[in-house]
Amino acid sequence: MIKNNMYSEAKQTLSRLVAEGYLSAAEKGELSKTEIAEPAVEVPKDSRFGDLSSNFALSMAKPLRMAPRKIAEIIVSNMKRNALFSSYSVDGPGFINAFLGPEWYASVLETASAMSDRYGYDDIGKGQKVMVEFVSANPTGPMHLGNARGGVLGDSLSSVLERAGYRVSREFYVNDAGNQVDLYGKSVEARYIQQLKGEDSFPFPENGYHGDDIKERAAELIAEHGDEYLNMDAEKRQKLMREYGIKKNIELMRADLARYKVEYDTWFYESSLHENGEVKETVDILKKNGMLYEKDGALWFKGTLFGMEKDEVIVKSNGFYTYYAVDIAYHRNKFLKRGFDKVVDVFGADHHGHVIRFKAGMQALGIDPSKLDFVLYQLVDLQRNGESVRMSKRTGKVITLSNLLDEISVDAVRFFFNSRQNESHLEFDLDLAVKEDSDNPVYYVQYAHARICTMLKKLAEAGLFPSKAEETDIGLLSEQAEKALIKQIAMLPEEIRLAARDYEPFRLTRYLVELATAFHSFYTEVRIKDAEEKTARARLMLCDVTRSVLSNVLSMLKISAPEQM
RNA sequence: GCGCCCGUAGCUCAGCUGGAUAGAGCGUUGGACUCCGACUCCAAAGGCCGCAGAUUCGAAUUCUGUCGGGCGUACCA
Repeated sequence: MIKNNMYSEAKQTLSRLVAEGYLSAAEKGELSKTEIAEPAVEVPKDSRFGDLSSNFALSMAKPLRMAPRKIAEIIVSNMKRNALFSSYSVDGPGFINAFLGPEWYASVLETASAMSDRYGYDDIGKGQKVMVEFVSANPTGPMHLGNARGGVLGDSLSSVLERAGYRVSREFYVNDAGNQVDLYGKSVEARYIQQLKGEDSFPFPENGYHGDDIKERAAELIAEHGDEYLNMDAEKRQKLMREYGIKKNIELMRADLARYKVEYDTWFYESSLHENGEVKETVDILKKNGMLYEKDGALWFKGTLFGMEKDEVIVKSNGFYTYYAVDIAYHRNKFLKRGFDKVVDVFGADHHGHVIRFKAGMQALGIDPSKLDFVLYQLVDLQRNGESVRMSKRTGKVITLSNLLDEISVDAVRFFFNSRQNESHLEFDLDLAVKEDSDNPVYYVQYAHARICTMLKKLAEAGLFPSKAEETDIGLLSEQAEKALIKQIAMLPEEIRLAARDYEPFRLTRYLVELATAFHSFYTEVRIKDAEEKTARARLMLCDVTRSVLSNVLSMLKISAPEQM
């Protein structure tokens, strides 16, 4: 057990003290005896009501048939003192509130300082193997803005899960087989011939891909091979073009993602599932399990058995597998062939239909569907000149990832795409993003870090250094702004725990802003240089711990922590 | 039609398993640098939490209905 979650510890302690206070009062006959649940403890919104609060007395009003405030007063008078808390009080309708004491503040700073970059780690993952699959864009063209959000989200989520004690593998699933890929090959072929023999020489496939990138691929092929494919057998030519284009696109995607600091452990190819027979193997098992039946010449999956609205085709009447069949085989591979304990699929919300379908597939194979989780994020609403820009990959109207990075920094993109709840629509105002000024909170957070760095440096030149955590007299840090900053530092482990539990890495960008705010307030209200030396050094130590936490979380999110700006 | 997601301040969004006077940023208004970085801070104004019921001592939060927006509902992926 990694012990660095001081808030959690204080909450548990208070919960225990309240329960014991009740039992003691019940023993003495001051309150009637009854079964009790573990008292809930939370951090009140308004710090005037203390640092921690329990609504236990309110919830006991009914069973005890007594005014909640009265119950609270009796419990508090029976509660033992504890070193973590300086005092208890009863407020409002009957909340039991506790104020954190010097010992708690000291332990926060000592822990954060001693653990340094490891501060905030948790072990709720217990070393389980978890795969996070994200982006998985079709390799039929460049990635767009939606992929950027998915990329940042999946990557940040992976980092959060690592901090929470999981062994994480990042995976990109490459759809390099099937209809869309064939169509892509034909599109390149058409452009190739058109570029050599004129626009009207060859019909462009219906529903083909119109993006400029297709023309670029064709031009590359001409540059390298001239017209040598012109008289080739069409099927063979399409295969060549397809393979060339897909390979090239994957290289481009890999490079684009790398610019965003997204690196994968595995690029998993759909085609490999066909080649090694796993798709057939999976379908055979489904058949053997009695999950399939024949109708209209196709093979159907009994999805309705698992809560799906209707059954789905697994093998088409032309003998080809549907994507659904391949998806089931792929997820079977994740669990059974590679032994992941947990799999998280990060999808755009337009894929939400996959949730029940994939889970149904797992159930039909006898795999516990609760091991498969989904993170759905709403697509990005791109705004330009105050209007939504509609995008379509097939018509070639896209803002690509690399376009985006040409305009704004990686730091801003990573921060921005990770600053909204997954299922909220994310409005991306291009005009605002392009401005690249301090409207973006990433600069606010980075400024806090830079400010501390230069201050530490400047004061060190004047011979003033931070005191060591264990030598710091915490009593010297008693200003409101100082306590608020320490409390914010103490929140990190809890934020990481919740971000991992709920798959919400955006919590950490929000946390960074709150921490920076607490620091900036502290900086404005509390002087260091002019203070008495021991106090000054204690305050510097607090600054140094703040710097360390800022840099720690920024690096976890792969956002730079500049020492000066 | 059916299913999923979202409706909170002028705008963009928080609000944890129900709790105290619903918060933040931007914007607006007014203040704060002879000072360790003003890319900062402090304060004010601004809300029938889409609407209507229900449960509860207590609802932005749970349930039902309803209106508005997005998405899905192919032998496409």
